[in-house]
Amino acid sequence: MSQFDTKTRILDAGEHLFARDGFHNTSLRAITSLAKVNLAAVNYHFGSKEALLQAVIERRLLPLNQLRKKQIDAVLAAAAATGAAPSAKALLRAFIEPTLAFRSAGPGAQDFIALIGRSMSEPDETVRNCFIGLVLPNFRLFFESLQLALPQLPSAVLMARVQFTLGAMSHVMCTSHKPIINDPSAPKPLDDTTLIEQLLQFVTSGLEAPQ
Amino acid sequence: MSQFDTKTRILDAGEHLFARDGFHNTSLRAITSLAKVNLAAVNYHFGSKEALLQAVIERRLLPLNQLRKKQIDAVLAAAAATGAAPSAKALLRAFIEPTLAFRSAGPGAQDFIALIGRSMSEPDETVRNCFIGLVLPNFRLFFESLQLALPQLPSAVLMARVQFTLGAMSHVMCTSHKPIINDPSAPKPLDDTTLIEQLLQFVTSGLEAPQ
DNA sequence: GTCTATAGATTGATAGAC
DNA sequence: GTCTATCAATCTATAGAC
Repeated sequence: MSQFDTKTRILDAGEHLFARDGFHNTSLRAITSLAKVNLAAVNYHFGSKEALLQAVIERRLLPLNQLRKKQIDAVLAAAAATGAAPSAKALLRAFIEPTLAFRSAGPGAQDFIALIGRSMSEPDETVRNCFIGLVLPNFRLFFESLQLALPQLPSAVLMARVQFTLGAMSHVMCTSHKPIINDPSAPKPLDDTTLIEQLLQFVTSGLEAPQ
Repeated sequence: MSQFDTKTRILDAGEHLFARDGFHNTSLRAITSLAKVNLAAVNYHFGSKEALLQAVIERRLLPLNQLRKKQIDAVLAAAAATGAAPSAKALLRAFIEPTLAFRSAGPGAQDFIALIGRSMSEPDETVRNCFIGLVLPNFRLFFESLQLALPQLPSAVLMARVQFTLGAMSHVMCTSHKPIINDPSAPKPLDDTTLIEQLLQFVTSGLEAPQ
């Protein structure tokens, strides 16, 4: 029953509307109306609008982070077993694939991915911190692992290239099957699986580029 | 005198606050107070808050688009003169460099670049269209030129890779000298010139990657 | 836990004097 | 063109009945 209780319905509605309209452009009234619950229910169950956003993000990001960590650890362990350095592409896959593949988990998941894709460039600091605080440990592990894979790159250069990677990734996350620049003369977009492989190929080549 | 008149002061203040806090999180009162003009002046000179945003974007984006078009045309003309295809890197430079180098034009320009960098993933459609409508012709020219440079890529693949490029670019634009993920243990960021060269190297390698 | 009712603040926009 | 004053709508949050 939990998927039909008040708290979950609020989380689902918040996820959808925050993703579609942005945090500041979404009112509690719109959320409670979509969730078919009373206006006061948000403050009763979550305390405030901002705490609701935090709950929306945590619900899915905590498991996602665990999965990413597990996959990165697996790549590191496999490399350590052979004594070789981990491959950059395997690390990129461990970081990127769980995130983007998660979109297929359903329409709510798709909303969520768009929401956190946009959180990276969110102007409001309190909103951005809701997301960054949860991702930072994961990101540190990812960056340190990449240093093992690409030891020849100065760390400032590697960091810049990782930021380019995050940018490409978050841009894809924001666009749920529709390109940001929606030109009628544009070619038909790739399916999600192909898109992920293309992204991996793109950022691997970029990260491994000569200086 | 025009740089101290009411209209310009409103444009400057709007540019700064829209970039820093986002459109929906910026009030007309905040703008007129920063600009030291009367509250009613915005509606008198621009008609509405949204029309002000449009004016803020147009003021700098129209010249920037002209510059980008000129540089892309120059690359195409040079290639046509030798009978060879244009190089992907030269086209990328023509599209990216004017935008990012424009940050050095001053603090207002820096705000502006962050503002349009975020416009790509702006949730609100009316806000996003303020920006996309102005960029689309420029983008079409860019994409069609790249098809000449990389004729072996299916256009859907090229479009995906160009979207990755836009993502990396807009991410850099959003972060004015401070990385989105601001980790105290992170290396010191690169200076702007080096950053642009690194971005060009990254996206060129990504675009030219084998399939 | 859920509801109504409302407080208290802020918003974009405008009317009308000067 | 600039100002004051204000309208009407919206917002988050809460108090208190049930």
